[in-house]
This record gives sequence, structure tokens and C-alpha cells, in this order.
Amino acid sequence: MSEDALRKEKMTKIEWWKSQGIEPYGRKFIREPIVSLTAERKGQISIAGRIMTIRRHGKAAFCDVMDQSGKIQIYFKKDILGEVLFERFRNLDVGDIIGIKGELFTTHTGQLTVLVRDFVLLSKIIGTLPEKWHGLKDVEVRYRKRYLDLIMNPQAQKVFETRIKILNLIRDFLNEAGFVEVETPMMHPIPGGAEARPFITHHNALDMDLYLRIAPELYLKKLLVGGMERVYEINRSFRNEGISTLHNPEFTMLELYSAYDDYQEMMKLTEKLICHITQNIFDTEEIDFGDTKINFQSPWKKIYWQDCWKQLGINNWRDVNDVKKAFSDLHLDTEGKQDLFELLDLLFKRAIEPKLIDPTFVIKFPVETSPLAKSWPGEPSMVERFELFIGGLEVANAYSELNDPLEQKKRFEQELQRPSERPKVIDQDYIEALEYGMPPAGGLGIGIDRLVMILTGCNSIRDVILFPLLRPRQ
RNA sequence: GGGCCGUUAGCUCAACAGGCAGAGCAGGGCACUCUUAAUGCCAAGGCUGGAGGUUCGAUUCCUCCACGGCCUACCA
Repeated sequence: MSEDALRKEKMTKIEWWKSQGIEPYGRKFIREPIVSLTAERKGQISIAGRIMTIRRHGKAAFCDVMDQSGKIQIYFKKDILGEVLFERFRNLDVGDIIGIKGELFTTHTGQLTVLVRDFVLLSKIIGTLPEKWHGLKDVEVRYRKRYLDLIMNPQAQKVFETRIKILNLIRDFLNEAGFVEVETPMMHPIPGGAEARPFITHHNALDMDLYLRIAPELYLKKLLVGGMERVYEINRSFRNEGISTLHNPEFTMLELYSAYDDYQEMMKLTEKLICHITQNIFDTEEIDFGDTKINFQSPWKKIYWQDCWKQLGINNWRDVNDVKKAFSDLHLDTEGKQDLFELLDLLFKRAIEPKLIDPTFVIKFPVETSPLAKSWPGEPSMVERFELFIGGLEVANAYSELNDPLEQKKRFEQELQRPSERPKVIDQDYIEALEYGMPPAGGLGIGIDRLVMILTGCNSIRDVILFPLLRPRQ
């Protein structure tokens, strides 16, 4: 039957309800969550939810009704309901939202069921729900009409429940640890704190271009200058780059800064934070990940970034020829890259990253790739920084924050010298803030979407974002 | 941006090698007062994503377009 014809059937039913003097879109209904109902419960109960299935038997019928908390079977019986209400029942469809008053009983097969004494229509469906048995599979429709995905696929609901749980656990943990949650601008006059291309927007009254933030970092560190010693922000950043299973143009980041700490403290904090999450979500420290398992047991592995290259037979990672040789030894394509750091980055991604399944801290990076990090004591070409990898994904990035305004200015200037597709501007405002004195501090960023992916076993970022960006349909 | 793959009824899927496009569920009708993927019977539902081309004939082969998926690139 065509979509149009199905729609017409539903419209006819809406007319029927109206002809009975009943508004098919109801109002407030006092009810209790379905999950709270137990067999011991006596007397009248009141529930509401969506009809998921109807099994009609002439003068009686069983339905399954679902609310957010759960699902229960309900029983419509003509003897009990009388002519009028039973006729109304006959004009219900799968997908309608109703409120029910009745009492509990147990069927011959032992199933807890609500005997319906009275019911009201709260919302009449016009569309048609996907098939009850196979659910909604078309991934495109699942992303475009997430509401249908949530109605039909319990796994989808579960993923987003877990996502909320993770966010709440992070907030609990950080608040407990003396951090305060702050909100800094999403619209920046100069995009900073990361290396991505920004989205550009325009403010009419001020007649100025603004950039959706690519990271909140610089503003959060201004708060350190202001004397806020432990701050965090969990919110969206925006990067105008490609879309993939690991990238959505808007994504959620946790960034936190802790005065008088350093990257070592951030490492301890990260491990404690993520273990706090896993312990509260799973009973075990080992979780399934594809064909293998991730073991979250402390202490986590720590390796030096430099030592990764030794493993690949590179004696001097600053020697481009050594690095290129490693590519050919491993039968990897350099993809036309010439820049040392681009090559190292690619090699790391191809040869190292996929092997970092259990949580692993990679420590001490070259200064060229870390313009906002404090240098390694006695080794100005390296910085106090780590990245955390879990399940072969980069999950966190942290460093001892560079708080020397003169050094910071120099770093920004050096950055300008290096080739880049993106026009760069030195953020004088940030330098000026540092000139008022920022305490030494540790800073940490965690990609929340990726963390959720790992902890829910999803292999696309679109499965953990309620409404991922898609091209509009026609 | 590049490569490969996909798009058939509202949903889930068929249709060998180019020969009238077929089920189940949902929807409609009838029967049925303990079913749970309820059951039985009946009828309906399609411009095969869009536009061209090849062919006597195209869901099937070719070209272009749209949307999506996977891989890849940019995202230190």
C-alpha cells in the first residue's frame, strides 16, 4: 500500500475520533512508569505510552505498550470496556500514544498484564512505524529520523542512555575533585587552541566575522589567569573538515585545567576519571571491543613517543631519510608527504596507533607539534605532553601548559613560519592575558564522542551523536 | 576531494544469465474473548532513487545526477 493510501487511512481514523467529540491529541495524563509495576501491586494503576503491537481477537485484544522505562502487555476486553470504549479501541493503531487506567493480572502463561478499564487517546499516529520484527535498519533513515530509531531499536536507546551516564559520571567526578564547570564563548574573533579549519559566521550589528570555536582552550586558560584554579567545560567544538566514522563537524570535548599541576598529574587524573566511568558502567575491567577486549585495569601502559620510532627501526626520528626508510621497510606509502612531522604523524597513525588497544599513554612530543605546551626540562625541543590511546583511537591529549608569555609569543611566531593551508593570526589577546601571570597548570582534553564509541562498542561516531550532520535530502 | 559498493511496496528482504516485479510485516475486509512475530480466509498496494542511452524488450547492461555506506585524504 502506498504511503499516501496509508496516510489516508490514518486521516479517516482521526476524523472518526473527532466525530466522537474526542480531540485525538490529548493533554496532561497522570501516570506511573511502566517499570515500577510488579505482580504484587493491587488496585488501580495508571500508565501511558506508545502502542507497539496489537494482537486482535474479535472481542478482545492484547497490545504491548512502551514508555521510556519499559514495556508491558495490556488487555482490552469488550465485556469490561463496554460498547463505546471497545469501539474506540478498534480505532487505535500501532504507534498511537494512549493513557490507560486498569489493574494488573497475570495471564495463563504467567505474563504480567494490565486489564484495561479505561483509556484515553493522547496522540494519534499518522505515519507508519517500521516493521515490528526487523525494526529500522536503513542507516540513512536511522540518522535522519533518529526518533524512529529510538522507538524501534532498543540498542540505539541504550547507546544514548550510556552516553548521558558517562557525561554525568564525568561531571560528578570532576565536581567532587573541586573543579567548576564553566561556559566560554563558542564564537571566537580568532580561531585558536587547535589546528583545524573553522566555520565562519558573521555578526551583523558589529559587522564582523566570527569563527565557531575549534577548541575552548585559550579562554579556559584565561580563567586560570583570573584565579579560577580548577575549571572544566564539556561542550561542542566545530571543525570545518571532512566527515568520517571518527569525525563529525560538531563534536563534544571535555577540556579541563588544573592550576599548580602538570601533565603527570593529568595522567593520574585521566586514568582515575576513565576508571571511575568504566567501574560505574561495567562490572568488569575488561570490555569487548570487536574481536578483542580492552583491559582498563590500572596502572595503564606508558611509552615514550621517541621509543615508538626505535621499535620501527628508526635511529634518528629527526632524520627525514630514516623516517622514509621506515615507510619502505613497512611497505607503507608516504602518500607524497615530505614534511618530517607530517611523515611522523602518518607513520604513527599507520604503524603504532592501531596496536594501542589497552589504554596507553604516549609521552613527550616534539615542540613543533605542540605550540601551547611547556618544554621538557633541559630539552627545549620536546614538551611535557601525552596522548592517550584506547582501542586504537586517540581519546585524550594533555600537557603542562606553557605559561611563559614571551616563549608563547615566540612559538606563535614560529608557527607562522611553517607551511599551512590555513591563514594564521597571532592571538595577542591571549599573550596579553599570560602577561598578567598564569599559574603553572596541567590541561587535559578528552574527545567525548570517541570515548562513548569505545565504551558502547559503536564503530561510527554517527551512532553516538543523536543527530549527526547529513546532506539535506533533495 | 578520490576509490569501491548500495538505493526494488510504509518497513525488512527476493527476483539465475536482459523476458509479465514477488514474499513477510504494517494497512483494509471477514472470522475469532488468554495472545505474545497470534491465527485462518479475501482483496489491495510498485514510474524498481532521478535523467538519458543500448536493446524487439532494462530492476538487470552503459553514461550522468542525487543521497547513503565503507575505505582513503584534510582534521598536529
